[in-house]
Amino acid sequence: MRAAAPTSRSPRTRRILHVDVDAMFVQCAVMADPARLEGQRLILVGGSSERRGVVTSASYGCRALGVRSAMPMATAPRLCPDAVVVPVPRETVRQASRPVVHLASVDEAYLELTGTEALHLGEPLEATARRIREDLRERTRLDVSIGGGTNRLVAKLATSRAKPAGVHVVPPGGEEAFVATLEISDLPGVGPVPLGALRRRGIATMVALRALPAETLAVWLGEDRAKWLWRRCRGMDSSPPGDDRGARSISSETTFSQDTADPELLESALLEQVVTVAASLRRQGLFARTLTVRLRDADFRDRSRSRTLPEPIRTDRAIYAAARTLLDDLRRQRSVPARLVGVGLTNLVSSADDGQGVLFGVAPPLEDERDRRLSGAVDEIRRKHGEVIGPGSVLRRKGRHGPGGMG
DNA sequence: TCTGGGGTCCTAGGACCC
DNA sequence: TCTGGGGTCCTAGGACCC
Repeated sequence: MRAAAPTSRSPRTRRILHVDVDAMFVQCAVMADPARLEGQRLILVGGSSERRGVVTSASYGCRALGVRSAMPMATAPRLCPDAVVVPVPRETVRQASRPVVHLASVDEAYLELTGTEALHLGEPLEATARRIREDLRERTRLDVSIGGGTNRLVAKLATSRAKPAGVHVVPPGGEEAFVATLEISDLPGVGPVPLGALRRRGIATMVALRALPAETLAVWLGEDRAKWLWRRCRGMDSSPPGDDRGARSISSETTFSQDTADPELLESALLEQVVTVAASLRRQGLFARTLTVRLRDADFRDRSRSRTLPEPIRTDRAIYAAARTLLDDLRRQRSVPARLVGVGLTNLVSSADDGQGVLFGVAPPLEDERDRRLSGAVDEIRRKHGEVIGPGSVLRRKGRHGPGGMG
């Protein structure tokens, strides 16, 4: 077979690989403490309160016994009594995921190899995938699985076929036949809600789903959703392989070890989340225009308040000031004990001038130079010495918001 | 002894503008 | 002087993914 020369035929057959680390958190936990954890059944638990946590990941041995991610820790260990329960080793995960291209999440990435045929001297995609797998294992000590195909969807689905520690490439033209072998629930983006809606109408298999006319699907799910699913269940996907848009949102939340209605506790938790997201915002060189405060009530009802500000902000003080009023609103609306409090930033922009335009003289700025210098200094100290400054020491600046006087 | 935390994207209604 | 139809932004909520 000749090495494929670049052709002018369009569209060119795309060559996409999806690389996914097998049980990433489990592998990292073992790396962090091999003497204790090597060869053990492991349950990784997430959350600030282990008691109220859920399963983040589990070793294949536990999965075989029915342990699934997002399962409450109240039930998971019963399925697998000999499992060792460990918290997610965040630092090891961070370190280990660094060498891997960090596109889709901490443990998966898409590689666009379209147009690299000549570079790889006509090497089949499957052989390229195997080389990458071996190379990654050597450099990171992590086992990965790789799926390949002509689009992202098929490549990702092929990865689950490849697991664990394997390679599976779907040949061009084989997309429909490959997807036909899967369950509807295997399609990413199809969760319990649409699954239930289909099931109630007697559609339980991929074959049955595909036999449906597009019009019927549109009546059931709505035009947009139907179009999307119609293409997905045929293995069609034209989304670009990777987009380098920056972060769309930054958020931090915490679940209390006990539900609380104590205003001071709520406020100090809010402050902690504000300091966390604000530092992350500045680290990424961004400003935020929209702020959201979220409460999960003791009865598991989620409520949120958000506000879009007339100008982008990035300092702890300005963000906390806005967050406080949103929290107060939420508490006034319903004052039952809270289970969780969180803060989110959206509408992220790269400059303080990217707002809607502020009318001159109408209001003092939400944050001034002094606030920004203060936040910058805190970041600098943190960078050098770690978390030595607790939240609060810098925020209790009382009084006017503006620079004081209109000049 | 229920139900984490980091995200993305979508929807639906209202305000507001043309 | 009983009323239209876009488009965009904002807010609240929710589905889903890893």
